[in-house]
Formats: sequence, structure tokens, C-alpha cells
Amino acid sequence: MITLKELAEKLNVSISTVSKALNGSSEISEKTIKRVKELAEMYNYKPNKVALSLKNNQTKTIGVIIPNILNHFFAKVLYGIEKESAKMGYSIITCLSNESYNKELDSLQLLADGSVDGFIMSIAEETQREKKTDHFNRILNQKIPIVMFDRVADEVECDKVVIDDFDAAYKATKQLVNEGRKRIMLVNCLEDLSVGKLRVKGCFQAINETENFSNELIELKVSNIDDIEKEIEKMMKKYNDLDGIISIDNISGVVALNSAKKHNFSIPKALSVIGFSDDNVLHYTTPKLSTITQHSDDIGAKAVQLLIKRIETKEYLKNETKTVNYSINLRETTL
Amino acid sequence: MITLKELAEKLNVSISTVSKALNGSSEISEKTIKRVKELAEMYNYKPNKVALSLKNNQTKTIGVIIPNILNHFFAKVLYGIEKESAKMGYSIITCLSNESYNKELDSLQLLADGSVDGFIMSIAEETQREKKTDHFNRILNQKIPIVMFDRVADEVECDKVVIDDFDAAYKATKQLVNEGRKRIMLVNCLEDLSVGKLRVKGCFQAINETENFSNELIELKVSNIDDIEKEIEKMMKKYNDLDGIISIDNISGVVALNSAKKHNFSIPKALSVIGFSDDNVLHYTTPKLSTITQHSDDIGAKAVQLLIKRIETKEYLKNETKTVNYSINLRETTL
DNA sequence: CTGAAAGCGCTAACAG
DNA sequence: CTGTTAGCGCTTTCAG
Repeated sequence: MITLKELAEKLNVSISTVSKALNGSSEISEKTIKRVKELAEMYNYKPNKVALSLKNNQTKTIGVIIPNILNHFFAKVLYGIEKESAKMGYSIITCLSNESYNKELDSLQLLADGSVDGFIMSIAEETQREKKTDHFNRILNQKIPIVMFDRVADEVECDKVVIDDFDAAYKATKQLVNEGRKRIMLVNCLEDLSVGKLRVKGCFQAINETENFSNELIELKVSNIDDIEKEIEKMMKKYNDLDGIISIDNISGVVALNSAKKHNFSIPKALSVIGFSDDNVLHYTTPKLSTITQHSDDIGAKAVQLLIKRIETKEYLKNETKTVNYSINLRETTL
Repeated sequence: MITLKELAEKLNVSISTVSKALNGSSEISEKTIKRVKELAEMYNYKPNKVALSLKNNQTKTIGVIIPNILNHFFAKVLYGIEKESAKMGYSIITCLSNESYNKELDSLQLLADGSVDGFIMSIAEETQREKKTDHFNRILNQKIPIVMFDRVADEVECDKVVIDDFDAAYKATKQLVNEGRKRIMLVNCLEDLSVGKLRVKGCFQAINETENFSNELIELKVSNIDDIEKEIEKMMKKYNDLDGIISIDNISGVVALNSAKKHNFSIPKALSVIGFSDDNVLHYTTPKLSTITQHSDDIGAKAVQLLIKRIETKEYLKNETKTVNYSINLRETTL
């Protein structure tokens, strides 16, 4: 890596002349500019990013904190974040909280030492369960903006990107009701999460609106994802007249579908299944699972746009919450 | 964010005194150290990372380039990389090449401006198909170390982390042969990749070793992952006496299993299926898929260890290739 | 048109 | 024990 100083020496001009020439300043003669640029090209000069960051007091880097990268939803949001950031000339530093409050806290503090210009994050499960928010406010007080997506904290004053989780779950349940399903199982692995609560509310709302309460919603809460298959099978044995399943997370819809097949439910004739997800699960199921599709990459892209706007305008009041569209894809597991 | 200078002013001492006190230098009196540390604590002083990077000429940051984050294998490697890096006090800047040579090139050049101390990467499909390696050597010439994993370029002199792909595929095929399978389909979606070539070789080796060539291996090459289901089904119609399937990538084993069930193959009685993967696919299949398990997080961790060793010893000769163990998990789709 | 100098935040050699 | 100074690589104001 060659520096301005070294270029200056080779050219017998001053450092500042080289700097100005490279930036095409009108203070410098055409001839000098050309000479400088040629040599710079030859030595493949690139301004040192760290020095620029120090000088400009901005790193053009975004800190991203993901609760669980093995969840396809978050992987796809990250995909969206990276793509949009690159387009806007920003890099991303990625930290994984692995659902731990302490790891989330560490990551936030670590990167708040001047490493990043702002954060994009989804809150760790432990943090939401224990309702911790002080660490967010400390960062915000340092004038480092945060954009939260998916799992957000309403009490924290920052930008947010979400889908209308209540409405999505409501519509999905409504679909089952309209198909004439009477005994619907709600598989809930997201009990402690903000999104989970909204989705459950949406499901119950749809059921409560049915005439003379003829429809039943049986909620299966699963706290440990590893138990999910066992728990679902238990329910299928207990309620052998199930005719609908709605899963509000990324995985359990697929598991429920497989279990239902194993128990010889005819799908979708006798039993409908609908899950949350984006499209990748399609590779894994027959028949193809009907889903609420979240457009996770759009969520990531929107978060980047909000954050960069905030960084570049330095406008720290008036927070925005952007709602990204979802879509309902009825495929082969609904009527 | 408070700076040394500001602390110094408040304390009426010089900047260097504050710096030394904070670092517990023996040059400074106990009393001053205490005074300084208390104030620093109070104002939550943290040394500016960018300034440190500039001074020390090292960023404590690793550039990670991933071809496809939506592939669970890479997500899990990233998980391993992040975890190990954090443990070692490094951050990671993540770029996604999305299998594109240009994006890979851009990411490499972008971060080689002093943003990172080294790279961990797996090569983009396009790069491997077109056999491009110059861009790696340019980075290496700048004395920035690279560790490649999974998809590696043998011609490039750098550290590498792989599994014994040949052997893994060989053993998996051998398993089917030993079960008495005679007509085995090899599903190959990795035709252009270094790992794919090794695995295919391993499969054929196992077949060629059988007595009087009684076993047949039918290779199905699929270049576009979206066609995979269609192509597999086509083969199942064409060869209705298939009795074994080996898939050398992460996804197609599951797809093949689902298709086989749809075509009423009795599994594993009439047909065995074995795939590459790590454990997540288990959530998605009944019966549970037998797999070659790659321990992807170990691959990531090993890569970090190699890279940091290289960074901190500044020893640029003698490259290492580490082979990470795999395991064969025979579950419910093999005898 | 070109150069000297200051400063971003920090460390460390050297002077006092 | 404390302070001054130079320097990491760069931009930018100001002087020439």
C-alpha cells in the first residue's frame, strides 16, 4: 500500500499537492494533475480508509447485530442489508448475538467506540424476555443511530422496520376460517418475542370475529425449538379432528406439515397448513407449503435506507417506523 | 464520546499523562492513575478504535467473503467465524459475493485499503468456473493474508480449510454399495466447483471398485438449482428401478427424498438416500435424512485460527491446509 | 499554482 | 513523575 507521502517524494512535490491533484482540485495545474494521477494509477494508490475515517469522523460502516444467523429469515435480511449497503457505499460489520443479552450488549458497546456510524439490529430473545432497553438508550445518547427490524422495542425512540404482524396473522387465520376450518392449532414458538405476541393476537382476533364462536383456536406454545416435532405430534394424537394449522415462525410450519402427513391427514382436503416464511422452504416440502411471505430482503434494504438517511442528515428527532409489505402465498396446503 | 484531550483538560494534566495513566504505566503515580481512571470511568471513556488502528497499523478486523448466505452451510460457517473471532478480539466485516466474480473482486479491493487485517473467504462459483486467480495474488502481494475454505484454489498460495471431500463422497457411496444398491443416482448441482469435482470423483471411485462392475452410477447434472425438482422427477420416471440416491450438495438430498416419497418409493427399503449437509435439514424431513455432516462451524473457527496466527506472526511463507473432520450420520433413509 | 501547517485521537520516545 | 513532541495518512485552510 503506497501512501500520499511516498507518491509526493517520487514526484518531488508536496503531499498536499498530491492530495489535491488526486481529488481533481482546480487549484492544481492540468499538467501536475496528470502526472500525479498516472503515478498513482501505476502504484495502484488507494486512500487509506482508516485515515479517512479518523479525519472525517465517519467510517462508512454499519454495525449489524443478528440474533440467529441460522434462521433463514435473518440470513435473508442480512442479504438485503449487505446488498443495499454496498450499493450506498457502506460496509457492514456483523455481530451475532445468538439470542443472548450479554452478547448483544458487548457487540453494541464494542462497535460504539467509533467503529461504526450506526446500527441495524433485531433484538435478542433474552433481551426481549427480560425487557432490557437501557443499553439501547445509552447508544442513542451517544448520538449513534439505531434501526431496529422485526423484533423491536416500542419504548425505545429509534427508527424501526417491521411488517404488520398482527394483520398478517389475522389474514392467514381468516383464510383458514373461510375454508370452513373449525379446530385450528396455533403453533407458537415465539412466545417471548414482540412479533410473536402480535401474531398471536392477530390469530385470536380472526377467531373471535367468527359467528357464535363456532371456531376453536388451540394454542401450542413451544419454548424449546428442539421439542417442536414431539410437541406437535402429541397434539395431533390428542386432537385427531384438527383441520387447520397456523404456524407463526419460520420452521414449525414445515415440521407440522411433515407430521400431518405422517399421521395420514389428507392435505389440504382434511387439514390446511399455513406458515410464516420466505420462499426457501419450498425446496423442502411436498405438497408446497402455503405461507405468509415476509420479503425479508426488502426489510433489510429499508433498514439501510432509514439508517443512512439518519446518519447523513444528522437529524436525531422524529423517528420513523416503516412497514414493509408482506404477501400471502396460498400454495398446496390450503384450499 | 469523550477523548483523551478532553479528559486531560478537565484534570489539568497533559494528554500523555492521561494516556499512560489509563494504560497503568509505571511512570505515573498511583494517585494520578486513580484520579484519571475515576474520571474516565465516570465519562465512560473508550479509546477511539479508528485512531488506534491508524496508529498501530492494524484494525483487528477480518474481512469475510461469502458466496451465498442463503445456503445454510455458509450461514453456519459464518456463525463459526463470528464466534471464534469475537473470542479472539476481532470483528468481522462481511461481504457477500452472491457467486459473482465482480462482486468478489470489488469486495477484496474495497477492504484491502486498510480496512481489514486479512481475509477469510470461499470462492464464488463464477470465479471457479472461469478459473480466475489473479485477484487473490494481488491481495497476497500486498501482504494481506487470505484463508480460503470449502471452495479453494489449489494454485493460490495461501492457507486453506477443507474437509476431505473425496473421501466423504467415497464413503457415502460405499455405504450404498454395501447395502446392495445397484442403480444409484448421483445428483450433482456443484459441477463447476472444486468441492463438487472432488466429491464426484469420490463417488465414482467407490463404484469403480465394485466387483465385475455390477453397480451403476447415473450422474444427474443440474446447473440451475431451480430446476432441481423437475430434473430429479424426470430421472425417477426414466429409471424406475433406482435404488440409491447420493446428493453432494446441501439441498438436493431433501428434494430427492421428497420426490421419492411422492413416487411411492419405499424408503429405505427399496431406495436409500444420503446427502451432504449439517444438521438443520433434520427439521424438514420425514424420514430423517442420512447425511455426511460437515461441522461447518468448526470450519469457520479453524479458518479464524489460521488467519490470526498468520496475521500476528507475520509469517507469509509455508502455507497450511487444514482438513476438518466430517462425520457420516446414518439416520432413517439408509439401511 | 504550490506548499506549509494544523488537526482528527492516540501512543511512545525523549526531555525535563 | 510529568510534559513535549513526533507521527500514523489524510484533508484543508492559509500563506506564498
